[in-house]
Amino acid sequence: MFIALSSPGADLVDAVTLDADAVETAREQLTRAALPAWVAQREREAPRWVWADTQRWYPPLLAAGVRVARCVDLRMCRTLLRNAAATAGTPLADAPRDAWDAPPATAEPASDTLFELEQPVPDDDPVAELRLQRATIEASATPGKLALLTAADSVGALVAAEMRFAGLPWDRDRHDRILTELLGRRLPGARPERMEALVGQIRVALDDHDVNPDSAPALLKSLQRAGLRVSSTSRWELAEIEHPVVAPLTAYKKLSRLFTANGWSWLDAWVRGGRFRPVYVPAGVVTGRWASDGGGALQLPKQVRGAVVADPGWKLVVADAAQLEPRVLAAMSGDAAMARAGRAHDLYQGMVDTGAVDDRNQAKYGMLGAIYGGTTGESGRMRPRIERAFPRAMAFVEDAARAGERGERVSTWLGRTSPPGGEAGYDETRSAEDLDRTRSGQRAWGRFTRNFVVQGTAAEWALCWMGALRRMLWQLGGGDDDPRALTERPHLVFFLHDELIVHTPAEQADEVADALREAAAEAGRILFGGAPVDFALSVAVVDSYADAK
DNA sequence: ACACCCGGCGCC
DNA sequence: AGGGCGCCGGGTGT
Repeated sequence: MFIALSSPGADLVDAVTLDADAVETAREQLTRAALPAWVAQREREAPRWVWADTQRWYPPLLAAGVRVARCVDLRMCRTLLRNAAATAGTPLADAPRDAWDAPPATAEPASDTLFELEQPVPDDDPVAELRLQRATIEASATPGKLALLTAADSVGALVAAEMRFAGLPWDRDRHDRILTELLGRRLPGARPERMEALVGQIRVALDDHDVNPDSAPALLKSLQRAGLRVSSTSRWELAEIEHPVVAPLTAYKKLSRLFTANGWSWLDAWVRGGRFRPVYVPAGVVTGRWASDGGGALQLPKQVRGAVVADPGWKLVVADAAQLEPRVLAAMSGDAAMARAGRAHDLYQGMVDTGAVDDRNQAKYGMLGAIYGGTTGESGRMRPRIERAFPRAMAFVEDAARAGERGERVSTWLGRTSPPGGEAGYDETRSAEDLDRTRSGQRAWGRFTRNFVVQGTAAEWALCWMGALRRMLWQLGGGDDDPRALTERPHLVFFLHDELIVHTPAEQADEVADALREAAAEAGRILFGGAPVDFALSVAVVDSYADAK
C-alpha cells in the first residue's frame, strides 16, 4: 500500500492502493474510492491523504488530474517529530531508526540497491506509521503545537508541488532584453560584449594582459602584483581601495554573476512554455524554511524580476510581510513595546516614533543585530538602546543564545528543535589557543540558536499564511478538486520566505489581495492567539514582479 | 573523468 | 568574530 486516506473524526475512512506504474489511472480509481465525498465535505472534515513523500506522489497525481485538499507527509513529519524536544519519552522517541527516517527518494527510482532499501517499501504501512506519529504527538509535551506544525509542513509540501505544476509566468523576450541591455550582445565562444570590454579594462589597469577575473587566486595575485593591499578579491574589500581597476572589476563581478546564474543558459534550462518551474524543497533548511534544489528560485535576483509577467488579462498579486522577523519576535517574547512599534505599517518607523531610536536605519540595524547576534558596527552601537526599549524581546533572544553556548538545543514556537552540534567541552586539549577556538565556536553556535528560534518561527508563520491563503483561493476558485483551478483560476505561483505571489484573472485581483491580508491575520491568530501583534503586509497588484515594492 | 571544496555573491 | 540558504566557475584530489 502506498497511500491511505484519513479524517480527524473517523480515523481511517478509506484506503487506496496505488501501483507506482499506474498513476495514469489514479483519477479513475480515486474517484471510485472517495473523491465525490470530498467535494461535499467542509474543509474541517476533509480527509487527508497520507503518504511517505508528497514530492513522490503529488506531481503525477496533478498530471493525472487530481488535486489534493490536505495531506500528511509522513517522512517530513517523522523527521520533525524525531528531532523535536517535545517528543521526549514518546513512542517514537524510543523506536529504532527505520526506513521512515531515511531521506526522501528523489527523481528516478534508484539503480543502487542500497539506496533502494533505504526507501519505505510497500510493507512499510503508512497507516501504521500514521498511528505511531499520532500517538507520539498526543503523548508529547505540546500536542496542539506539534499537530499544527505537522499540518503546516505538510500543506507546504502540497503548495510546493502545486507551484511547480503551475509555474511562475516568465517572459523569455523580456528576460532576453534585460540580459542584452546589461551584458551586451552575446558573442559565440566568448563572454558577452560588455563583459569582454570590462575584462580588457581590468587587464590594462592591472598591466596583466591575460589575467582571468573568474579565477579568484589568479586575480588576487594580479591585484597584489599591481600593488593593491588586499587579502581577497571580494567586493567589500575592493571598495576600500582607490585604483583604476576597482570600477571595471566591480562592474564585471556584477555582470558575471547575472550572466552565470541567471543568464541565457539558465533561461534555456529552467523556462519552458512561458513558465519557470523550480524545484522547491519544503522544510529543506534546519530552521524549517524552504530550500530549493535547482533553478535557484529562492535567490531570484531583482535584476531579472522584470521577466516575471502576468498573462494577458491576468495580474500578479505580490504580497510581502513587512519586517516579519521582528514581529514574530515581539509575539514570541510578549514584548508589548515592540508590539506597539509594530502597530505602524513600518515597524522600524514605529521604533523611531516611540523614541527608541533616532532614525529608521538605526532601528533596522539594531533589530537585525538583535536577531542575528551582531556586535559590531551600527548593530553593536544600537544594542544598549534596543535592550532598554525592548527588554523582553532582547532577553528572549539572549536566552536562546546562552542555551546554544551551553550546548543545549532550542525550539521554535511550534516546537521544531535545533540540531545537536554546538561546541563540545574541551577535554584534554586546553592550550590557550584551543580555549579561544572553543569559546569562539560556542559563541558562533549561540548566534545560530539565537537566530534559529526567530527564523524558524517566522517560517512557521509563513506556512500558516500560505496554508490559509491556499484554502481561500480554493474557495475563490470554485472549491472543487479540478486541478485546472491551479492554472485557470487564482493560484499561487511563488513563495520567498516572507513573500507570496498569486497569478489571477485581473477581475479577481482585489479579492485575492483581500484574501492575502485575511490569511496573514489568520496566521497570527493561529500561532499566537490573542497576542496584540500586527502582521502588516505590503500588497501590490501588478503586471510584472519588478513593479512590486 | 568525476567528486568535492572554496571564494564570491544572489536572496531572505 | 551577523543567522539561513544555492549557484557558479575555478581549483584540487582521486
